Order: sequence, then C-alpha cells, then structure tokens
Amino acid sequence: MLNQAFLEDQEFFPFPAAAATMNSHLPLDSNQTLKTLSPSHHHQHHHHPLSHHSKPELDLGASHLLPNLQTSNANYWAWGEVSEIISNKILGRRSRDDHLGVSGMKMKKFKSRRKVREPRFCFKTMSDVDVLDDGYKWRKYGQKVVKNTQHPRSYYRCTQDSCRVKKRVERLAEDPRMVITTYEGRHAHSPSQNEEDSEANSSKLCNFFWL
DNA sequence: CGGTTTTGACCCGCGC
DNA sequence: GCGCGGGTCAAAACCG
Repeated sequence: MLNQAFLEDQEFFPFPAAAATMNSHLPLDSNQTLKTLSPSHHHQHHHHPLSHHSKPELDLGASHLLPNLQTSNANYWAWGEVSEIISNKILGRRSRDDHLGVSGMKMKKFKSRRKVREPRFCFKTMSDVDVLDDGYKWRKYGQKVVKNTQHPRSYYRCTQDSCRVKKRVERLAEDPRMVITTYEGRHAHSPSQNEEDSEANSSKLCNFFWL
C-alpha cells in the first residue's frame, strides 16, 4: 500500500541513516512526483511557512531547544523566530510587521541571511482514504483548491501542544487513486498511543519514517 | 461545552 | 502596483 516515498530538504533531516534509506527508495518517477507538486509548490519549500507568523500560543516551553538553535548558524532564523515570539509576548501583540525595536531588526537580518526549513518529506500512497492513520492526532486548519486539479489540498497540524508539525494531504491530479502526504517538521513527542486499532498502521509508518 | 471542521478572508512572495 | 497562487487564520458551524 505504501509504495513510494522520497525526501525533501534532506539537508536538515535529522536522521542521516534514515535519509540514506529513504534515498534508496527514491522512486524512478520522482520527477513526476515533483512535477505533480508543481514548481511553485516546490519553491514554496524554500520559505519557512512559519516565518510569516508569530503565533502567540507558540510555546516558550520549547526554549530547551535554544542551545541547539544558537549553535547552528543554519538555524539563525529559527532563533529569530523565537525572539520575535518573546518580544511579541512581552509587547502583547501578534502582528508580523509590528515587531519593533532591536529584536525585530535582528530577526530580519537573520531572515535574509539564511532560511531554515523544517525537515520535510512526502510519499505517495495508493489509498481510498485521504488521511492515513499515522498514530498522531491532527487538526485540520485549512483546505485549498490547487489549480489544474480536481481535488482540494488539506492542511493539518499536530494537535499536541507545543508541537508544530504539519502535514498536507492531496490527491494526485493524474491519478486520483494516489494520495500524496507531505510531512513538515519533527514531532517533539511520541505518537498518542491511544488505541490498538491504529497500532498496526501507525507502527508500520512510524518505523519506516520517523522513529 | 470543548474540540474539530468548514470556509471566506487575509497575508505573502513572485512574476509581470 | 497588481493579480495570482499557495498557505494560514479565525469565526462560525458542527459534533460527541
């Protein structure tokens, strides 16, 4: 059922071994997959989607990550984001263009210097159901029609507090039997082991990709 | 009543 | 600057 997968942004993929494994699974028609995702879609990957937003509810509890972020120059932007969140919290605002003062300017500098992407990968699945049970709990936060396709694309966010992992689900235009699932980010927690019914599927997927 | 989905508005980057 | 395409917000509707 799970036939094809490939990695995007492997530069930031936290598991080199897994990345190698993934590469060996690179489908021969990965070009087709990329094309399916459309060029503009692909170029979007160069921009951190969260970079435009400073959601106030974004946890400061993730500050235990700061040492990592600070030591990696590739993560300047992530650090800038955190500082924006903090400053906005202090100022009690949430606008992305309102961040005044030093921290805001710093952040812009970082932003232009280096863009940081969350690790991201996607895979194709032949499936009737759009959202595959991967053991995590997701909340839908958007749906968009993609041009030149029949089927809409759905956007999901992990429901876990302080976990900003997102996934995107769409159907292949050329072959609506195929579902493309794109994950972005890594869960800062383990999947919710709520029920045994999802166990079979979730363990399969999780072993393969993440944990 | 709390969490989730729906859905139009909004934002942003990009190309013209 | 403007329009387009894609991603996200958020209020209302929905649902258990």
